[in-house]
Amino acid sequence: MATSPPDNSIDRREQILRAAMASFAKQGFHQTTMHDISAEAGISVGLIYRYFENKDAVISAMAEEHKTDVHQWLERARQAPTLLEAVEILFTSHCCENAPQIVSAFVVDLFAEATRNPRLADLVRDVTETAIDGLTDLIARAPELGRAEQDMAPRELAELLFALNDGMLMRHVLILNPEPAEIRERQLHIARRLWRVLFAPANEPAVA
Amino acid sequence: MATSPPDNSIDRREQILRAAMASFAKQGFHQTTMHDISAEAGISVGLIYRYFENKDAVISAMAEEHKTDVHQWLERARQAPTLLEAVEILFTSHCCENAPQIVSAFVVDLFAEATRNPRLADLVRDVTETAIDGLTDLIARAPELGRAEQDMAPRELAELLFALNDGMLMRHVLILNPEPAEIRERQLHIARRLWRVLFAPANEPAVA
DNA sequence: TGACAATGAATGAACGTTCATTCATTGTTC
DNA sequence: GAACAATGAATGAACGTTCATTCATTGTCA
Repeated sequence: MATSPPDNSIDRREQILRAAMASFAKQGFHQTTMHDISAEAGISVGLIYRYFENKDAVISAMAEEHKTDVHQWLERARQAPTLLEAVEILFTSHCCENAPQIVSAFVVDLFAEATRNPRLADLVRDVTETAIDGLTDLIARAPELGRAEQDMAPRELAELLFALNDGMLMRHVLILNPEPAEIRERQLHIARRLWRVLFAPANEPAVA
Repeated sequence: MATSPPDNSIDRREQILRAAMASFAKQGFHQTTMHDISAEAGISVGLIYRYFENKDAVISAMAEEHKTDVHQWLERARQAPTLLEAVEILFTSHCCENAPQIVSAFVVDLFAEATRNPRLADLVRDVTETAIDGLTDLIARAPELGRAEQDMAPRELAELLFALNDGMLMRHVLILNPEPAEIRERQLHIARRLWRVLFAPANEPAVA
């Protein structure tokens, strides 16, 4: 039992952020009250203020967390053996197994919020740029010589892939009774189709 | 002089909706107060309630207006002589000449709001489906026989195009000092690149 | 045409509620 | 018992909504 709780302030922060994520995804930033978050986390309101200066700080912290998430996805994609697998990783990155739309709803809200909050906009822009840069690199290094590469530069292709990914994510929040596995399959399907169109060897037009 | 003012109640509704659109795009639905809207419209708060039951009704009315906007874009695309021009129309549809990000910001907010409001979600889903159906039809009828059509059905292509369009729109809200003409050019660029990759005759790979 | 009545668009102060934030108090640990 | 973690009632500002009141315009009657 005498498990040492060395610095549980980190755990508390995480606990609050997870509760906030759930609440935000369900109700959005501005319809979520601090009481909602405290109830979701199973703690008192006041305790939140021990770990975060105010509500905005909670939102910012979540945006920061999203940034590290994206970096992790990118790292995983970088370690993929082929470009196809890298694209598959990126297209399924926000498909949580357990909670299907949480990430999608949060990201759409994040973009909406960034419209008004310049600090948040800077952060989101930074995340986006980093991700596109990373994918550009992956494409440039890839041995595959696709048909589209006659017409489009690696960066253009990377931008296109990410815009498409964001567009799919945006659509996800509309799905009525989302089946996590189903959404994952759809994303994989899109990734493979697109890979074939953009990167598959031109002389080898695969049959559907 | 005796110009009959037949029914200016329609003008008032429009005036309020335009003010609401400006306010919502600037601050989002939930950070916009009814006083903000009234100030923007140059009328009193109370007057808004003569034309709309409550704040939610204002949001719904704007969503309805967006629906008719999308239908108009689709109609214009349908009358375009070539598929390329149709795609160009769709990709530049939300590039207002005067107010660059207004539509983008509003649409992102609309999707975010649809996450929590099922009625709004139904409407947005309906708009999306209609638009995709329309474009599917255009692609199926198009005489162009592209490379991608070996791999993808018209509906898949339409879905891909719309997702990409939404993704671009999402990115627009991050642009710092948006130059309307510049955004339009970028959208046109993407539309043409994509058309070439997806629909241009396979035996005629154009040079960049 | 002039005097008066009726209308309803428009106003904005006031109300009730919600919500972020504070802080005096209580629990816990060593 | 000192130091820290946690509570949740209390506070006050902000917001959506209401409604008594104003007043320009239109209609009516002589």
